[in-house]
Amino acid sequence: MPELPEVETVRRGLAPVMEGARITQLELRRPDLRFPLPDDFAARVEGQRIAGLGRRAKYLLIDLDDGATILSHLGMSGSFRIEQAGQSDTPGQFHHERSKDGKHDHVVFHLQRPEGAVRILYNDPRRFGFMDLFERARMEEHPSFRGLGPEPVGNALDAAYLAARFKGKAQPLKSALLDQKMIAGLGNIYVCEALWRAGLSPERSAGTLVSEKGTAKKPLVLLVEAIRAVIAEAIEAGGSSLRDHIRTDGSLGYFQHSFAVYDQEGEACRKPGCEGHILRRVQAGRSSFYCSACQR
DNA sequence: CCTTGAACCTGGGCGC
DNA sequence: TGCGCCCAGGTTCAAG
Repeated sequence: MPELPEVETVRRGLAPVMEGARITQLELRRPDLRFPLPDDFAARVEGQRIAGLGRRAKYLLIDLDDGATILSHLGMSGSFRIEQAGQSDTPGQFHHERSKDGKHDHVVFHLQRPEGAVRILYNDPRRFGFMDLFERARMEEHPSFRGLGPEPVGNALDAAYLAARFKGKAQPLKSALLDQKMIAGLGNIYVCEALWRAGLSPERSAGTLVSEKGTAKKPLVLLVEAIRAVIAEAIEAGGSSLRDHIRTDGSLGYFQHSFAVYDQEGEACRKPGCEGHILRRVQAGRSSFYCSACQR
């Protein structure tokens, strides 16, 4: 499910509720997510105050007062939702009884805020997501972050950086951009969209965008622009809601209405003046959507 | 080094 | 209504 814009949308949804709240209980209903949760997870978290919420690439980071951080990766189908204690019920009681919770609500954060109790439920049907706990000061040592590339929005990503990484590479652009060590946070949707915007075929080899001298050719400059723009626009739109991604309040993102190519097989290419149609081709086990007429 | 394919897991959609 | 197949936003690991 979630690429960087969806995770950022989740972070923004959770932050107003979680920041400053105290974790009164951590309910681990199903500790066998993609990786087992730490044995002492609940013990180390309960009683702590949440200092703030962050994000790195596709990882949500929940900073606790004692210097530890909870890491959460949503895999393909993970989502969080917020439940305030029901106003119409007895104060402090939740409108939804536990029996009405979904069978894929695997982890529940019970929070105490000045206004009352709140529950944050982590739902993940496929269980490709996972959580972990680490010392914030040693974040770079965590396996999830070691070797991770720069964020696509921000100053770290520019054409010179990608030129250095792409030089001499025969690897297709599609898989190069999906590589989290190259750029962190892109996934199948936004790679397809960025390549369409830049007019580049997903099958073109990355090295062809770099000159002999190792400088970025024009298409690479356009590609960097396209990546930054598509990610920024998607964040602005609250991410893309296809199957699973919902915002923390249950509402949908709407960037999927802006897809030019992703999941648009057979549609006419939306580039002005282009006569092509959108194709789907499996590349490295993933669907690439692109227009063979204007993406070269 | 490289690339591809399978694996992890559940559910939705479609054709029959 | 049901079955079987294909597909899915991610990541890792084995095999060629």
